[in-house]
Amino acid sequence: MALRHAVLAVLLDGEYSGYQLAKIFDVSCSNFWYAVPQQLYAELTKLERAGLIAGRQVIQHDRPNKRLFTVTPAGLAELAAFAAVPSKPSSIREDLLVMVQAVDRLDPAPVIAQLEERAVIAAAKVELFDRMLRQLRGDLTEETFLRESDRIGPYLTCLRGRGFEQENREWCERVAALLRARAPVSR
Amino acid sequence: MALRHAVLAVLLDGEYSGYQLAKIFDVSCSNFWYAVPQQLYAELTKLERAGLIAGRQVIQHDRPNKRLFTVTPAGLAELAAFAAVPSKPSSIREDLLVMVQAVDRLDPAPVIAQLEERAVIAAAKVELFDRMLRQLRGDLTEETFLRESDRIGPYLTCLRGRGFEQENREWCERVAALLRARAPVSR
DNA sequence: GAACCATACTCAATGATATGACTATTCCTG
DNA sequence: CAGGAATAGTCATATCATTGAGTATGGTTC
Repeated sequence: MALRHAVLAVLLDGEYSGYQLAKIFDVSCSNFWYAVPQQLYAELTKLERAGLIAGRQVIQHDRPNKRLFTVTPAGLAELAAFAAVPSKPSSIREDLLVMVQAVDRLDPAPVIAQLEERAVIAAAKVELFDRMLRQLRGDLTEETFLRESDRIGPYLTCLRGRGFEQENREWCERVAALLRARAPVSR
Repeated sequence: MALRHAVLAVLLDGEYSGYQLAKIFDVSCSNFWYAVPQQLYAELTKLERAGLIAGRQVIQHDRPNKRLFTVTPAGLAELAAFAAVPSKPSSIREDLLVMVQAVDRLDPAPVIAQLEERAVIAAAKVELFDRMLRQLRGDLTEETFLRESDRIGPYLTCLRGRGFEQENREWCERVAALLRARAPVSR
């Protein structure tokens, strides 16, 4: 019952179709959750049946029709109930970390390659998050925005995503350099 | 096929029983994976059937007998193959972030409470990881240890876990303070 | 000596997530 | 006008993860 609340939380920002949600969950909002389209369509169906969101058909002539969804009062209540019960912390679950754990007993070359690649990906995500943050706060300073705006949730989760990726990048770079220095490999 | 490799990676450090593994995966090694005992016992059974680990019975008189497992050459090869194929990055998946995303439309009080509680938990984990790191490197400096030891994998993943929890803690504290300042609540 | 805790492990059921293969429509490009 | 990309969505399945309830033994504590 977790994707459920993530979908509700995103739909607070406006009406979206399953397809639009899929894009949000794929690229931008990986700052707090990730899901593939199939999961989202299935979840939207369930949420609508439960009365937590309401969909309306939009007829389009230049492309296939779509259904836009909004959170109902019952949906908001569900979110409030969700926020009221203490949540359990979730830890990191990353294949790359498993590889590093075992790296002393393996050929380090492919692990180093993956670390370096991951550092680049993380750096790109940091930049993406920076752009999103700038866009969200407009021409206000961060301090002013966070004090005065009435929609800071997405900004705050984006900050967390940025911190995570920054930390990730630094670690990947450090570990890659270290492993390279220990066992010099070609390429 | 991910817990599978996490188990193999941990078993590189020595012989463990399912029960010991359960403790490792529960407390300390949350730096790169987490699993409950039932998952581990099931995975150990599968790994043994696949010939990737070998178990041996240990008869005990002061407590129930146990089975200790070690990685076989086939298991090491499996790990090497795992490390050779590029892995996909995994993102954060955290209920607390979902709550923060929605916080503008909810009563902030329970969210603030959870953020503050989480900051304390994260701080405790940072300290735990610091103790683990000190224990792993003995009386060497970090630099020397990382240059010269022949078992740095656990240290490196522990560093990542520490970074994650430190970042987590700072973010929780900042967001909690911010939300408190915006909507002063009792308690 | 009853209750409880730590060790050591198992079974069953459900729910969540991931993967792959599909159907349609329209626009744009070559 | 053929092919591909973007939009919009569906179906089926397999694996993974979570939850809850059990079994059994021995040691410790009140």
